[in-house]
Amino acid sequence: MPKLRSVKPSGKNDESFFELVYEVARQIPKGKVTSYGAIAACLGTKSSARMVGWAMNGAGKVKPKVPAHRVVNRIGLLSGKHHFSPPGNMEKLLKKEGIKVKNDKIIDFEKHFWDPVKEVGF
DNA sequence: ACCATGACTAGAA
DNA sequence: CTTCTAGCCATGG
Repeated sequence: MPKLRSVKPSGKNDESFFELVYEVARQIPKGKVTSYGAIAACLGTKSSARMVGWAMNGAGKVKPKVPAHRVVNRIGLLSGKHHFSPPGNMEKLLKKEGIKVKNDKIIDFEKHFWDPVKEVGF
């Protein structure tokens, strides 16, 4: 099992794949959401949506904090809600930002979708 | 270098 | 419709 001790791979490199993910994730405007695959594509590794999700594993441990609650899977399902401190906080935050969530799923996902490739364009 | 893991995704059965 | 398979690639042991 991973140690979850630090987000950085070895502590030597300040920059890593995670950092890139966090950087993009922090660009997500309030009230907007995106998918793992979109972020992955933004970084160039469009096929590594898993890495993005995994990177989010330390989203709450990095500084500044990363709005991981705005990152969901491609169908707008809150697949990572169980990784939040209290499960359900994710949904709560999204609702707080004006995003409607029903049964762990974002309503009008496409309407709130924010494309990092288009906006950031790494 | 190899194997296991993971908050994904697309396509097949 | 649901369930499974396999590709994906970075990180840690």
